[in-house]
Amino acid sequence: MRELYQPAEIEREAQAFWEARRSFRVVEDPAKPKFYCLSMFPYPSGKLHMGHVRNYTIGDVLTRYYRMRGYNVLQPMGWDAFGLPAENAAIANGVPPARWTWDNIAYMKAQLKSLGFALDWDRELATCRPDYYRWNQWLFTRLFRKGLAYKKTGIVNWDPVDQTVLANEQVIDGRGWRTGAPVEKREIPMYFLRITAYAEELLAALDELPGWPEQVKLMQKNWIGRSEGVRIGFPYELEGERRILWVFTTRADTLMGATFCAVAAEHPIAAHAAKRDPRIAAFIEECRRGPVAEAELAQIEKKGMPTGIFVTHPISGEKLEVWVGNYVLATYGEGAVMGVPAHDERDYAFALKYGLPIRCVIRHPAGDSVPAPWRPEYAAYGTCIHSGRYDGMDYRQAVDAIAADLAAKGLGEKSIQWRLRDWGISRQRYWGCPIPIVHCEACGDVPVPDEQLPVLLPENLVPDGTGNPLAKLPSFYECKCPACGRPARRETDTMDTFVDSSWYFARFACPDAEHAMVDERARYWMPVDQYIGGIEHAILHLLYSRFFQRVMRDEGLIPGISEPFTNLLTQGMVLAESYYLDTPEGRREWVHPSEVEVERDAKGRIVSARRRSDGAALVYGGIGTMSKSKNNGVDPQALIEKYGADTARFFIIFASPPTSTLEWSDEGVEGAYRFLKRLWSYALRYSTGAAHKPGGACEREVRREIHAVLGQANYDMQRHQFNTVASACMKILNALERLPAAGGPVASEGLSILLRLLSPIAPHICHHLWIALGFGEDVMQASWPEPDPAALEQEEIEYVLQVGGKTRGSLRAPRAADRGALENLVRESAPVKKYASGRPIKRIVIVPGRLINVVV
RNA sequence: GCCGGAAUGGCGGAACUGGUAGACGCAGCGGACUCAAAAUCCGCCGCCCGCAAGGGCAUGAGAGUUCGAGUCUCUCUUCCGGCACCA
Repeated sequence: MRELYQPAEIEREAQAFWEARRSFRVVEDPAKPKFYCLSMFPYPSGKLHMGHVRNYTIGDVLTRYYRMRGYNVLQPMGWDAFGLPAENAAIANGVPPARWTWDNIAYMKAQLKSLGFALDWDRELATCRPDYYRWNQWLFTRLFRKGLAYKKTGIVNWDPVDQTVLANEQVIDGRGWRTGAPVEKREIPMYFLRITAYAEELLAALDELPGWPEQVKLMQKNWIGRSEGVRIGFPYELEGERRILWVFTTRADTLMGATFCAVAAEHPIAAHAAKRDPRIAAFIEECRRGPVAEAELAQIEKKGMPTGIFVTHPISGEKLEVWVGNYVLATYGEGAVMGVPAHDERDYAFALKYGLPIRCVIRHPAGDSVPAPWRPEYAAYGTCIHSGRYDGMDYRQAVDAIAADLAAKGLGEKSIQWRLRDWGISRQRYWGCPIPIVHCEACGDVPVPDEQLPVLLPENLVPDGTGNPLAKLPSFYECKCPACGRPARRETDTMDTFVDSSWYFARFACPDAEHAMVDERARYWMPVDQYIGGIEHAILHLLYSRFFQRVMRDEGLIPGISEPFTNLLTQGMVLAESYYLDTPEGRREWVHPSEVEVERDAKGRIVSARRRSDGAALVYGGIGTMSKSKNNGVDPQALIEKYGADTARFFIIFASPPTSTLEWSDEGVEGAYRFLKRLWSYALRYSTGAAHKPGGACEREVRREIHAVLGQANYDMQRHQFNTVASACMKILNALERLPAAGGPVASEGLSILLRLLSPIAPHICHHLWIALGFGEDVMQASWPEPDPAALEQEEIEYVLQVGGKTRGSLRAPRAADRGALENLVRESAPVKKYASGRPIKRIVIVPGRLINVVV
């Protein structure tokens, strides 16, 4: 063994060992239980960021742990390679997205390899390769024929200067990010996947996912958003014709309090009104300039305009005016609502603003009237009042009665409404999977037949920010109709990249399958046993994947498997501190934390921060996600080069539990490095029998402690609290260092436990020491350590002694002491005599093996 | 705005089913080694009062349940994630 811990060298050796043995390649093996461990694949943005390193380290800890437990473990890696950043880079640098993407993949792959992850690289895939995306196209044509994919119009952001569709991200304060022009909404034809056909199943199956975090299931449940209510028709006449305005409400019991109706700007009634009244046309135009994103829509000022069109209340026969409201969602329900100001907060504000009548029809906890300002009680369930024949009914009775009365008139019925909308997958972009449709004047939309798949994406184009280059390339869009053979036009939209990532997990089982999307190997590996990724994917990606798994199931590709991910771990984000100084021009100049010298007071509190180079005083910018704009990113590459992969991995695991945010700390990294160096020098002393610093503890005590720590660590491993497993490794080393000598059976056993426990977290150093100390030839082949119950036995137990709930000392008692014996010991103990001091003892609470509380 | 989380020393965090709050580490302070520095090693380290012995306070704020609450219930505050075209 070398004197010094030299991570670069031992990591290179360990990785060469694994490479030579092909240690991480797996094949189906019916003899072993399988474990499919998957981390969300990265977008090849350039280089790895700390979030990636954290994600893949967590996955690798689990992978190596399950391997040592005897499972046949698959851990693959691939690339979510289509997407917007490649087009942005192309616009900026004039390089085709394909070239940029492949360069990034090569660089990031080398980085992943340097971190020593136990990945089966034989299964690598990239979604931008035709042999992958052809199956997007194949599945799309199946869904299209089944009616699960269909065409309708959708709303997009339109930049009128660049004549291009913008992503929500590219709209900043209502303006195009490149042109600064006010963004407009535009309705264009798009393809949708009918995810709502699976809404009921996607909701119900959440209850059968015990391995998912409750919070994620709850978010999905609310997102799918099943509402039971009543669909109500308000008749009206337009151009001499009787029509019906349909609305959906969960509060049909308040129908008698409806004093107006409101429709979205996109609703047909609004269009009719606009024809007669230029002010309404102007208002609709104003709404059209408003935001597309729901988050912004929900925060704009609620505005409306009367249309002059009146509908008839289906029960009272009263005339109610229809308003156009900028707050009515065109995409939910019928795109129209009834306005009940007395019992709905938004309607209340709207009625106050425009002087509409407010009619209280529910007796709520605060009374029989609804004086301003609004109070939450007004929306509470209660008894109907001022509601004619419904007076005195409660919520359920009123809804039943009103639904029945409406049904009798043909003006309503109970109905279920979903918040979930069908998934619009058309993107007017170049760097994505072409949608396999041909538009023929005679035959309509014709799906591309299997034998003509894949529709290849030309890879040499450079977008310029003004629309989709595919739409400017006749050699791409000019084609023949597959049905009639006449000249036709190929669809130039590409698919949402979420399509690519909705089934990649299944393709990893059989990445080389040439004649099918997935083959029988998927039945061995699926479902994924453990999926790991960021909480930011809690809804969209995970819901789309659950949808696709069901679609693949129903296509007969993976029969009987409905859920793609049995267990889900949502990892927290990686944060870092930031510092800036105000420049004379009034800008903020962000200084990288590594350039900052922090001054502290005697207690270690931060007093001030200065730039190391020139001593300039800096302002603390708070802690937040690592970003270019705040200049606070930590480059994984620099970290690996300075300390090695094991230190990086150990720090990331140690600093925080996987599901919490992780705050980056350079000093913490030093601490992790220090631990590995300490382990190295202990192993060196052990192997050479060198003089050891005198320790105070007896061997039996040290052994007991090591096995107790191991028992807890194994529990923590199971519940994925890896930070305390890392702590346990430190505790074991601390215990070993207290031994009187570096050799001996306790040291030997302790080291063998420590190296196995640490090996999933810091695999290289453990690999090296396992061999160097003669424990075996490959620590990954060793069995997982279990505590020896005999080591844990104790003659006496130390009880915590409380008097009146306050800790007042402790009490040693024989392990076998029964309740009576303990009570007698307690009554005679010094703390009880002192603190109970004559007061009668009411009760003695005994928690076996832990604590005794004397109640006085 | 709506949905979902989180809050514990100077800092990251620990405390598994309610049972000694602060494990482990970082920073800080004191010391050893050194010509010196780095590295390493030893000791101290929640806050307040006290020379000490000891006592009191303390898990974002406020209430409640309990012999006992960081943990359970309610209200509030602040911060974070998502909101359908970033991935």
